[in-house]
Parts: sequence; structure tokens; C-alpha cells
Amino acid sequence: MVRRTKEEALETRTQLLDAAERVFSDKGVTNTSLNEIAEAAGVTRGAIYWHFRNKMDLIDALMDRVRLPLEDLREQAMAIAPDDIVAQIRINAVHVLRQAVLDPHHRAIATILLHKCEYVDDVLPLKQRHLESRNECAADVEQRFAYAISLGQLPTQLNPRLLTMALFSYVDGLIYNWLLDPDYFDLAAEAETLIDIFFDGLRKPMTPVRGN
Amino acid sequence: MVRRTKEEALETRTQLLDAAERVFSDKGVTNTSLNEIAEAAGVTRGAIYWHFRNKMDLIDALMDRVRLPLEDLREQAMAIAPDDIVAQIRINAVHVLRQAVLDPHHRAIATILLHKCEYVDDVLPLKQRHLESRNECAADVEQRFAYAISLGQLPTQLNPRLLTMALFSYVDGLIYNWLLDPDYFDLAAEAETLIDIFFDGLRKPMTPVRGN
DNA sequence: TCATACATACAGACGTGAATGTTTGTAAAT
DNA sequence: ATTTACAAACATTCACGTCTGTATGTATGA
Repeated sequence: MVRRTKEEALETRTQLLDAAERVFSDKGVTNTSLNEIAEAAGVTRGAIYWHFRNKMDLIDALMDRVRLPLEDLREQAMAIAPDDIVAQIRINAVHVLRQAVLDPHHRAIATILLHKCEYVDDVLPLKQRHLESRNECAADVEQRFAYAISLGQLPTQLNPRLLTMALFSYVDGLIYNWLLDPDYFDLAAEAETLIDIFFDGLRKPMTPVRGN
Repeated sequence: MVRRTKEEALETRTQLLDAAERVFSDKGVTNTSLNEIAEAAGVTRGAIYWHFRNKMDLIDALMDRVRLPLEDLREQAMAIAPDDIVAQIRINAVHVLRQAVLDPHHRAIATILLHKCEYVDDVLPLKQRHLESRNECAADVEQRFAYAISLGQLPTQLNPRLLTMALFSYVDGLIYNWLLDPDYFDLAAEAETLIDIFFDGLRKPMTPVRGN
């Protein structure tokens, strides 16, 4: 049945994106045909080619929906721990981990990017987007780390850029490994503990650390 | 030209695997046709179907070649720091990072597994193998962490299993992010520093830590 | 206000190329 | 003489892009 009004067409578009998200995260990007997506959305390939130019354009639209709200993260962290920059970053990291597990939307996208997608030439825009997103976020965190170091909240010998890469890699790796086998460990429940493992080596203990 | 003797046939097989490693790590697993691999090896598809049943069988043979020598790692670490278990694990981690960067063979396999492969149903054996390999290695490291804790070389409140996942995720994430953009940071040069960032939070400082 | 014209939002059919698995052919080795 | 180690041809499937058809919505003008 053909959607007639603009609102109905928009709904079709949304259902196509939802279907694509589901099927991609299940069967992989290159292993999924446009026909499968159309079927999962209850339409035909004609609808896809009306709303999108091709598969890459569809993926692009898919990623447009998950523009991570960088500002939100900063504000949220700022509200909880205004003075302690490291605590802010820590909270952000925990939040990202929990989100990847608990929010089906983010989980699907993470699955696609980490496990169901080949970064090859014909989806190069996807890789570019992934990189830009990472670098944009990394630049922000790096600045905050640098500020924390300048405030004496972190040892001065630490390299902010390397430290940022370390944290990002840790978070990415945790999500990657958890998605590989979600039953191996409970990422949502252990998120804080895991982030603590990483951060407890960064802070200068204000008081001598006692044995266990 | 047809290889005639068994030795020549084995060489053809090796060249096919080498070609597959190259092309897969460049163009992705599902995006590479068997014809492309055959061409890269200087033969036709007939040769592939003679040596392997299908693409999956070829991949399987590819992974058989990189059986990580778990024992070697242990012995190597043991030789350097016989008493300090944590130092051993630290050395192993640095070695894995360096290897992923410097050894073309390991780098290609890492690229395939982390960036050029979709973990979907038809390559499920590949995912299984990846998981088993991880779990086997993780079980070993977990045991060593537990031993280190029992010796008092690490705080008792640490959970060995979670700690192992943390370290593995960190290493995986570093390789993942480095492969995403090898120019962003120099993983080989910074490997030790990066591993230090992780580990320095684990050791109980024997003496109170001084300010920077 | 109502008929006409055009645009929208798809469904369905068509042609094409590419990859796969299989089968057959063949020269050399055993 | 038969098996080995491939090359080359064949048949099939399948996904893609395009094109056409069509029912409905919307704008326009008298």
C-alpha cells in the first residue's frame, strides 16, 4: 500500500531505517540485501530507492540519527562533579558503556560498527564518519585531560593525547569484547568497577595507599 | 601453469593463503571474490577449489597458520621476570601490541579480524575461533592474575576475571583504534607507556606516592 | 468550487553483471 | 594406466540499478 501524505512517507522512511538497523546488526552490512531490508520494513525495494540513492546513502542516514550529543555528556558530567574534571570524564565513560549495553539503539549501532561491518573502499564514508566522530570526541576529552593536568588533578608526566587514546581504546575494547560474547561478563553491572580499574592508576593518591 | 609435484602444489597452497591474507586485509572478507584471490596468487579459481572446499574453508586454513604460541609468551616472560607475575603479564601485553604493528603477518590478521570481517552466520566458525582463542588466552592470564593476588602482588579486592577482561579489552581497543588511523599515534613506540598507564593503577604502591 | 495538471510515494518488472559451485578437459607425475 | 593439480567452460543464483506503471495527494486556474 502506498503512503500518500508526507507524514506517512516519513514514517515509511523511519521504518526503513529501523529495519536497516535491525537487519544490519544481525546479518552484517554487506551480507544484507536491500530487498531484505525492504521486506523487514514491509515495503518493496522501490521504497528504498525513493528515499535513498543506494545502500551507502541508507547507511549514511542511519548514522545521522545517532549523532552523539557531545554537549549533553559534558553538561551532565559538569552538573554532578563541577570541580573534579577526572570524575567528570569517569562518569562519561561509565555512561557510554552503560548506554552501549542498555539502549537497544546504541547497542545496534555499536554492533554494526564493531562487528558487522567491513571498512572497505565502498563504505569508506562510514569509516571516515567513525573516525571524525572519534577524533572530535577525543579532541574534547584531550582538552579536559590537559586542563586536569594543569590543575594538578593528574600527574604532569602524563601525555593528554596518549591518555585519551588509552581511555577510548579501553572503552571501545570493552564494548567490542562484550558484544563478542555478552554472557562472558556483565558490562552494565561492572561498568563502574571497570572504569575504576583504569582510572585508579591515574590519580595521585592524596594519602598514602594502605595495603588491602 | 600447472604445478606438478607435491612440493609445487604445497607452494601454490601457500601462495593462495598469502594472497588471501593480503586481499582480505585490504578489501574485506565478504567483498573479496575467490577469483580476486586466485588472480593475486597467479592461478585460477580451479586451484582454490582444489585446495579448499570454499571460502570459509580457506579462511579456516588462514587462521590455522597463526596459532598464537601461548607457551612461548609465558616462557619469554618467565625468563625476564621470574618472580614478578605482574611484570610478566605487562611484558606480554607490550609484546602483543608491538607484534600487531611490526609483524606484517600478525598485522594483516588483526586487520582482518578487527576491521575487515563481518561476524555473520556464514563465517560463524571464524567468530567461534576468535572467541575460543580469546578465552583460552584469557583463562591463562586470569590464573596468573589470581596467583599474583594470592602472592600479595596485587590488591585482594581485584577480581581476576574482570581484570583480565579489562586488560584484553584495552589491548584489543588499542590495536583497533591504531589500525583505524595508524598516523594518529605511534603504537609501537608508545606501547610500553600505554601499558604502564593501565598497570600503574593496579600495583599497591609500596611507598606513599609523591606529587608530580 | 470544481476540473485539470502535475508531483508524490511507492510497487513491480526488466536487464545486467558478478560470484558461486560444478563439471569437464588436460598435461605431467607416479 | 591412473591419479594429481590445476585451467577453463558451464549453469545457476542473486543483488543491483533502472524503468515503467499507478493510485493518490496537491496546486492551479477559471
